[in-house]
Amino acid sequence: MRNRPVTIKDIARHLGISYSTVSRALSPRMSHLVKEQTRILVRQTAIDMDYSPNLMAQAFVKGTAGVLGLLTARLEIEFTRRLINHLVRAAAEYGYQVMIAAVSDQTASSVDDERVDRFMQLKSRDVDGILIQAFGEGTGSSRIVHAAVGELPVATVGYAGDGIAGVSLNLASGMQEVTEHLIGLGHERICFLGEDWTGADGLRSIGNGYRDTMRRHGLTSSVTPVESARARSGYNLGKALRDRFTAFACCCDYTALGVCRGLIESGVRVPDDVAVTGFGDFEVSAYVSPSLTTLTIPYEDVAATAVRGILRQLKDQSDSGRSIFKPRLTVRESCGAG
Amino acid sequence: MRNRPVTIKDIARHLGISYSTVSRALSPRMSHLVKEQTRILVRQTAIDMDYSPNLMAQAFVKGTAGVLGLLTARLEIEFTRRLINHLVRAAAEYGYQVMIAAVSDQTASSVDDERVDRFMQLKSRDVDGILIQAFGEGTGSSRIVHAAVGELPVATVGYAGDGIAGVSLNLASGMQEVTEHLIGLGHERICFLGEDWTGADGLRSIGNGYRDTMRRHGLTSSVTPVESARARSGYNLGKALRDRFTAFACCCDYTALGVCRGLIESGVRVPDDVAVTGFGDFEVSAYVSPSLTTLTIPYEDVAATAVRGILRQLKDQSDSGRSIFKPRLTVRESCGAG
DNA sequence: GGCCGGAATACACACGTGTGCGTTTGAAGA
DNA sequence: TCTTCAAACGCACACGTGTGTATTCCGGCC
Repeated sequence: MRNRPVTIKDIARHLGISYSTVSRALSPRMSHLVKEQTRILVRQTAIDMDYSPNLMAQAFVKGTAGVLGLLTARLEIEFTRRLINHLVRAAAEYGYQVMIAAVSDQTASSVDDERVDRFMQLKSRDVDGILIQAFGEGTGSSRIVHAAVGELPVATVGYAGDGIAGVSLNLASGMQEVTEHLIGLGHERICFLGEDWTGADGLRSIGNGYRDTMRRHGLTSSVTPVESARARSGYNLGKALRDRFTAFACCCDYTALGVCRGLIESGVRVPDDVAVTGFGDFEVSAYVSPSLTTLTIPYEDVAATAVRGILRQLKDQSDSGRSIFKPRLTVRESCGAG
Repeated sequence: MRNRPVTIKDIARHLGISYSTVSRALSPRMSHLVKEQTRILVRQTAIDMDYSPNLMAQAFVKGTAGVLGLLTARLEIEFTRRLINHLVRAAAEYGYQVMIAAVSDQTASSVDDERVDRFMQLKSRDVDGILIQAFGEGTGSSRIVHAAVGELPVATVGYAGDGIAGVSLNLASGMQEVTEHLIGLGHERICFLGEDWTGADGLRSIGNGYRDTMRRHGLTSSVTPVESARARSGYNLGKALRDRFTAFACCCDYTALGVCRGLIESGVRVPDDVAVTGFGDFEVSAYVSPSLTTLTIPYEDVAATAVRGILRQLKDQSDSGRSIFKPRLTVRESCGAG
């Protein structure tokens, strides 16, 4: 039923030449060793015979597959999905495909083990490099990252590593900007709602970006952790905390929208009574009512930089260092200043 | 720098036995041919020597890779991303990884060619099967689907094929339900806002689900195409069409949210003056204000069914047929009935 | 002790491609 | 004509694994 695909041997037999000549004629790097006339003949015959190279065999013999692995735990949060979009496109530009390995979205050390397993899966598949998307060290990313370094080109996105190549977001500086903005609007009882994602490369953590700013203005901090950066978490917390704060700075746009909803259902007006800010600038954030004040992330640059980092490591073994991107404050209605 | 990985030959040499014995000892299917004592010894040694099988070589010799390809054009719309999440998880349950091949999100025939290219890329990589996510025939999905059938197990998600295996959403019945609901609330000037995605397996198209229902109630239809199912499209159209309709039935939640925003900025109240409904039930749709009346899609079932469809084809060559899922109407505030 | 049989293992080849190295070819120069 | 040299090509091996077939081993039986 599934007929055998044509190989270079078929072409060689058909032309009465050796298959190594065919191989060279078709290979860009080796084709100069073949007479131009033969090269043209071989290539034309390849087309005529509907030959397509067995990339699996090429990958096998070359030890490289043209595939980047993406290791992620947070497949259901918008940030990750958005990143995937741009990672796939960035990789495609350089002729690479992206293979996704997802670990379940649980905390604690079970994830750590699972992550290592998946990493092994990717590694033994001769993935050329691995993109690791991870925020908190708490989720156990550090072990896997350190296991990977030295074995494979690795680029992390968001992870705070000791000199590990990748892309970091300066979360603290973003959160500082948000906090300053809220304080500038006269708020004093400001709640930070989110996980305290670690900073990168000695950068302060997102929570410290908030805490330091509060302290500098002589205000008391209040950090409320969320179990997961989803709308539902925000919704519940918005209801529960409605009277205690005049502003909520959230770690995720969806959480922020949930908070808004929770507040509104409790009879609190946003932004008239309480201000809310998010993080990520997702597609809908500009179109909801009130539109969301948030931190905009340069997703496309982040993704492209991470991919290029891996490719550079592949090419000249050089460490590509860390690039740091700064989220940009986008002021809209939900903070009361729009 | 990157030290050579351990192979079964290393194990064989280390134990002084032939590597075929090692191969069999480690293979679940062949291990009964090897003495239990040897098997245990080999396996323990494999662990001790930190052996991990070269999946690429296995894939090469077996002609199967444990990888499913996902071909999609709409990487930036929420529906696709959500599907990816569940497809990856469903595939992982059966030990498969998912490789993404994205084609750019343009219409017309250039996409068609690109799609074929990407398909070839996946095919020559010995992907075991291909998931094709596509809605409209207009985007040129049909050519690629037909090129694929017979060569590889294929499951389409959303595509209307002639007996091609896969998963369909009964878009028309969903849209009919929405339209009936709006008519039941007293609306007569209802606008359908979206692409007219084709129905599956002789099912009516989503547009016809709307048109037929309108006709049955003696109302005149009005279909306004959107260039892309994004919030921005809805926003512009909401502003432009604010006076002409009392209800907008949209093809996508984000489009619907954009419409709401456009209307509100024009001084139109939702749902008091105008009703709006969406499609997809995305994460935020329950938490925005007004919360969105929409059609809920069983993403998880859809993904799992598509994956199982491919695996069944792989196993016994049998066509797995089409499964049809029906979106479920979720009534919230934006239609005025919440 | 020789024979038989089955279990356990070794040998050898295959998969499709890349590539080092030796061989052929052809032409130019002495 | 012979040498030289480079270009062009073929041979053979390698990559790591699976698997059909041959071989060895070992115990039991006549």
